[in-house]
Amino acid sequence: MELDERKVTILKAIIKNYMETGEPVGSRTISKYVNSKWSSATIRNEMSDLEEMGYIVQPHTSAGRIPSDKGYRFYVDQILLEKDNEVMEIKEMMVQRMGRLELVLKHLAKNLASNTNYAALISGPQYHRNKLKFIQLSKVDAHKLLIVTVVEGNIVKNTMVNVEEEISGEELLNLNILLNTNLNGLTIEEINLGVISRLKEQAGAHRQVVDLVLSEVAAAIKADEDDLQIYTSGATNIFKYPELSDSQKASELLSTLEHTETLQELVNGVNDAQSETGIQVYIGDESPVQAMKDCSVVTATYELGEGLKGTIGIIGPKRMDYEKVLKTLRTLMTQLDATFKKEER
Amino acid sequence: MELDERKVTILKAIIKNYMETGEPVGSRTISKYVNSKWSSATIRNEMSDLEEMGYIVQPHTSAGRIPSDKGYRFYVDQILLEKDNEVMEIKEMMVQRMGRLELVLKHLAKNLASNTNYAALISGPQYHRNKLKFIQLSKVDAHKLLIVTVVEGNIVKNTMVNVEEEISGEELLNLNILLNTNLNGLTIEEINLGVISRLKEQAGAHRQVVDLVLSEVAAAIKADEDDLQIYTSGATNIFKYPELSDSQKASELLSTLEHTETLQELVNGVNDAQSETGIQVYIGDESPVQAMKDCSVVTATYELGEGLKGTIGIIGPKRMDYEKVLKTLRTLMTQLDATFKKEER
DNA sequence: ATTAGCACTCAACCAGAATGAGTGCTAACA
DNA sequence: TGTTAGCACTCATTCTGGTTGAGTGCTAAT
Repeated sequence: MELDERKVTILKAIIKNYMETGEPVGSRTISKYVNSKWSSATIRNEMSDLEEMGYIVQPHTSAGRIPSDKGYRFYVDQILLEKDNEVMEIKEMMVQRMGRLELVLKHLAKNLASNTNYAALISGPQYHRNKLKFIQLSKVDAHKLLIVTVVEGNIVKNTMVNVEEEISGEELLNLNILLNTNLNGLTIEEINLGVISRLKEQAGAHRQVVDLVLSEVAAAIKADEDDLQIYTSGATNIFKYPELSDSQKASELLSTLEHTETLQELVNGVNDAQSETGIQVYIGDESPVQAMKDCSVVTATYELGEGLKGTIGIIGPKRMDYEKVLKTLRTLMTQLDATFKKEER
Repeated sequence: MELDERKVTILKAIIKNYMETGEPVGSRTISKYVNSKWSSATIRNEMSDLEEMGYIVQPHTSAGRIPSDKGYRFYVDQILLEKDNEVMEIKEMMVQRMGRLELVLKHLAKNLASNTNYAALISGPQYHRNKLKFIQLSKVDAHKLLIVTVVEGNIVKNTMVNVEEEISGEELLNLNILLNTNLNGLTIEEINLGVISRLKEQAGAHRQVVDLVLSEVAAAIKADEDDLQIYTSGATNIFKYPELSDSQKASELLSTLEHTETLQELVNGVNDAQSETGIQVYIGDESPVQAMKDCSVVTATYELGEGLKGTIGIIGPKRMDYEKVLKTLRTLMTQLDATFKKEER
């Protein structure tokens, strides 16, 4: 059997209608929906075919039909083909420059969630190469040293350490010069024993301080790698969709959204399966995370330049408004790109 | 009427039993529960009295009784009096030194939630006086300047700015000295026009840079004040308590836990109403946040020295295990104090 | 003062009937 | 031959009324 034009029209009508109501849709409804060109009986015949082909299913014998995962997949693929580049007007979603990246991401997640009415997820950039760009030691107290580390991508990390011996301003200046001339441009892996012993040699009296600084820098970068920042927002939006909000499912889904490790898996999964557009749609079981098998997940990858990548995700019911979500994500990606490219100059 | 000893025994039995089961408890149950010293009929009479006095209520005519808010209040006050300082053994809750405060707090919230099976909330320290302790400008790129600001309490903030003109190392050194000698020890409010114009005068050619730096510093501190860090964890634990987990209530409560502004109100409310022990119990309507009127909220205030205070909160059903929660919080506070006192040295 | 006994209440549960949305099939029609 | 009207059938949902059982309040006996 083949998907002729009428079947496609009917399938689309079913999906559209189901997206609006969330209820199984019957033949009469569709007959009215589509300019009443065909009677309900005709529609019934076509629906029977569509069911046989696996695009729609019946929750029980005497109910209407709802789209199957295959049906949604067809629908989404159609949208993806259309590629309308019309830029959507997003309410208040302008990506403004606001201090720390962390805040931008939080803010963004919030806006995404409230714009779409689904749950939103944003992961911060993932570093892989972590080249040191700059180190600065400063004396804050008599016995407190502040270590500021800047790695490629202009990510800044601070660490505060206590030192036994007091260090004079001049000594500190020398240490700073020493550290920067020796370490700049190296990745964390490249700072091996050879480099370290050479450094210590030159440090003279303050080799313990050098030791301390190096281990703290390594620890700070490592800690950041382990604890990938992931922000979620609008998780409670799922209560707006009855098919997800019974206690059992809601609890499971919300737990998953609280559980950073699982989300990290999701993000990793996304990174493995790159599409050329950077946007990926997972319907039901296609999702890399088991707990989301009753949802759809749409993800986009954004780039901060220098190979730093992060992931944005929208999690909603299978009957989510794919068109809107896809448009929103595309627009957002463009804006992010523009912002960060400008930023970098 | 007076609360004689028998009434107290029965009231406690009712509350204990209800805390375990979550079901209304009847006279026969209590009669068996309390060494069968009294028959169910006697219990019934006493219960009738207790109801009249407002300690317990009947959800409907032919059901058992459940504690009223007043009943819980009585029970909690009893526990608070007992003041057992027995240190509880908390699984894996050792407050280890782990890099950034942010991570410690997240980690702590997670542990609290999984230890108690309620929702946990931790707010980071709140600054009020924000005295500048230290400013450091560093050149990262030809046109990129990194501003590191340390305020009292050793809180570090970073800001990256783009500058038009290139600045030499020597000039930067001078600027650093200039900024530090003029600004250290001042609060953000004390940096007024007078100070600024004096600074600019001395800055000479680079007065634009000074301008930029000042406004960025102010913005960074302000941003941090606005966006108080609050971490929640275990929000989905509320699904473990049927009386909270119907769609309606769960949705409302979870939304509230997602909504930082409301949580901030909660934290502020707590700070206003300090008890001497630093621990506060809100039962039902007593809570400063309307959405939590079906829950109980237990809060504790911790201190990081220098007057920096944060709040820890546990949110659970009214029938939460107050004894356990109170013990846990007391222990945690002790540990936190110990850790941070040691830290500071 | 305590308790046994009894009548009464009421949520929860269950079974059966009515309802109605929706289907599949068949026969008639253009 | 494709389309449609009609009809019997299915089945989730809703409503009804009856039953059960936990629990109470009252009264009378101890």
